[in-house]
Amino acid sequence: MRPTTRDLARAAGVSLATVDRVLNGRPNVSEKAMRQVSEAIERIGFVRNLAAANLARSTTYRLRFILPQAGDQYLAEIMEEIRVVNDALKSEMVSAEIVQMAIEDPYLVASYLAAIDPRRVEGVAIMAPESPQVRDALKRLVERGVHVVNFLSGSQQAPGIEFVGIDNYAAGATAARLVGRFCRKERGSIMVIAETMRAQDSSQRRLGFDDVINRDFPHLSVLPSLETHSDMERTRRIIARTLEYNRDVVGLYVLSSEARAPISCAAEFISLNDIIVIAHERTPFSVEGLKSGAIDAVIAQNPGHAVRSAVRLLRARIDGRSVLKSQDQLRIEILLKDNL
Amino acid sequence: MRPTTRDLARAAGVSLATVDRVLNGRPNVSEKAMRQVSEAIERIGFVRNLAAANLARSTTYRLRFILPQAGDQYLAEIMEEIRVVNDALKSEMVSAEIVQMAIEDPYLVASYLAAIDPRRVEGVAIMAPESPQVRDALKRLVERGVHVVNFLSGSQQAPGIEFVGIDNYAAGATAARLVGRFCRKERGSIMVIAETMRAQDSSQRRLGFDDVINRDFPHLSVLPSLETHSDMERTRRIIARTLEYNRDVVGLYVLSSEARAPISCAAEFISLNDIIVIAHERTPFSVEGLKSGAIDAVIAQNPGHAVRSAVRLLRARIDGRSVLKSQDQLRIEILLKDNL
DNA sequence: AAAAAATTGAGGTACGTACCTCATTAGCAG
DNA sequence: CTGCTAATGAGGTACGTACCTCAATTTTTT
Repeated sequence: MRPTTRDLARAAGVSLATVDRVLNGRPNVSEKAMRQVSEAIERIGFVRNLAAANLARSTTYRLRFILPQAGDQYLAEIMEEIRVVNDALKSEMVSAEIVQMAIEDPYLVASYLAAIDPRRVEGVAIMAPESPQVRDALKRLVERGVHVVNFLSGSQQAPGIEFVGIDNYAAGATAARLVGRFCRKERGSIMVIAETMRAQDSSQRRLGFDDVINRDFPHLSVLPSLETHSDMERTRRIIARTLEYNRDVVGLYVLSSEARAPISCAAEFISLNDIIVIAHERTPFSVEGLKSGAIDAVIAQNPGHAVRSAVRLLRARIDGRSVLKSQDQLRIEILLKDNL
Repeated sequence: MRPTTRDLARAAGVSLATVDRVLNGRPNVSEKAMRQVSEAIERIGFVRNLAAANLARSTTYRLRFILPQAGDQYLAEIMEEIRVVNDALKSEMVSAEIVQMAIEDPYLVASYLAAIDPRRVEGVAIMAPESPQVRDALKRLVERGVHVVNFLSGSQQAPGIEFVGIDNYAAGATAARLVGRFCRKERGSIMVIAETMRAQDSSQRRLGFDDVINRDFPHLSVLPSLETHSDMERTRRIIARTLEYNRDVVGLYVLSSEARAPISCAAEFISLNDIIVIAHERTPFSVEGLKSGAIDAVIAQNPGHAVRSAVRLLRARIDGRSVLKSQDQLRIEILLKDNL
């Protein structure tokens, strides 16, 4: 059988109480006792039984996902995945609540974060653009003992706050490589559309996209980014104008995670089958586009993986464990019509 | 607080013993009691605390991965991932042992399976080609109460035995789509190399590959599959001969998971930068090839995901739980130099 | 109506760890 | 040496569920 704390105490030549003091970092333990226990742990290969430990201290993992209010299909997918995880992990004392708010308002978000009660919430996953207000509020939240991850957006490396998501520079570079290799025309320009370039993810993607096109596909040129601001009328207008002034458009790259509106608009003015179209995220719309040939490739970060990754990370932090970093490295997926 | 079995008993108006009988499917329970308990479960939202349950019945998850002896880098990656999982899940009573054997010998494998003691092993993940002997041995193993998954190979739908791995037909189709779209030449033929076409995964991939090329890229033609049988000399010889008789080769597709030998051989006779090269699985070799440009794309099934998926599946079966099917759907990953 | 069988309840112990109290001992300063 | 504090041990309870026994009750069969 596996060694228990009792076996460990015997092997270390100390009492159960001392083992407990060492294992849980309680005060009043001599150097010597500490050494004896650590040595015995190695020697007999003791591993704490997490289930029993959590049972004893009746740990709960009450997590909260803070998400935007606005959003189309991709946001819906994410929320669905959160609900699935919430159901599936009930028996392991995990609950994952969703809270939606006007995430673009830093003051609102910061005040919400300030009001979180550490006795009622152990972990927070937040999908918010970076801003000084939010950054500070998160820092204070961490200080109050709540674990936090930046979820698919925000800073990739804030101190004490982990990031779950893909490398957006690399995602843009991948999109560029696909455009370049798929494109059969010798010359031409590529239209780029985003919701707003103020979001870090979009600007990172654009950077990666430009770098690869300029370096490896110099015969192609990239047009200035068009910003839709989620406004259909505006979107239609700027696309029409861009196509009018650029007769040599051979590709379309949609930076944002919600591609439905911009691609639908573009389809009104140009035949998507004649140009290379690359979008982000798997949604009912993008899947349909891949199948029909309107979209040539989709760069995706799996929302299910992302959600589970965030939950795993927060759970590990709450347990004071470290995590398998490899598992939580989100992959940049490339979807074609054949590998849906 | 969360309702416990005690609360459930009170809510159902029965004793704790009866609740236990219902929850654990023990005999001697009246229809009525059963109904009362089920109804109360719904009403108060009772969810069994898995940690406590497993503690009480002192469940262990002793898993065994049965792998081939032969194999190059991909097999090494898989074994490394198994070791990582083994370490990481020690505290959750999971152990994952690796056993290697001459997996191509159905009689050997079958006799090994027959000798497995159900009291010492709860689950088995096996990476073996399908054969009547192995199929029967697995069936008997399941009957003896051991849970089994086919791991990255074998039948995709045997009764009572789950499959963890990608859809190989779709993987081949994806490879074909990439070759077709990457290829700038108007006409040409594609060389296909496998270790052996008797393995189901290879033949499935070939099928998918042919279907897409024939349907969507009729200007390309696919040469008959070359079989290396893991023999370097033979590999070199057949590649040389094929290239000699087919001056119009524009692409190379390596079906097997270990691409190092065939691609190295091919490089001796043709400049890989001039043709489209597609391989399977992420290995140090294939990553290097992507970076250098020798390989244009890699179709991969993430070994870490595969291992964890198999472990999750087996654990769930041992607990008598159902699993989130979406999570264990292995993705067909496409790797370019930018999204490694 | 009696006997047999099925159902139910009461009460206990166990799993491995956390955390508490209290008594005792060791070590050290004055 | 005394007094004080730090260190240690002994022993307990708790967490929520599983699983056991045995007696009491109800239902079914004869």
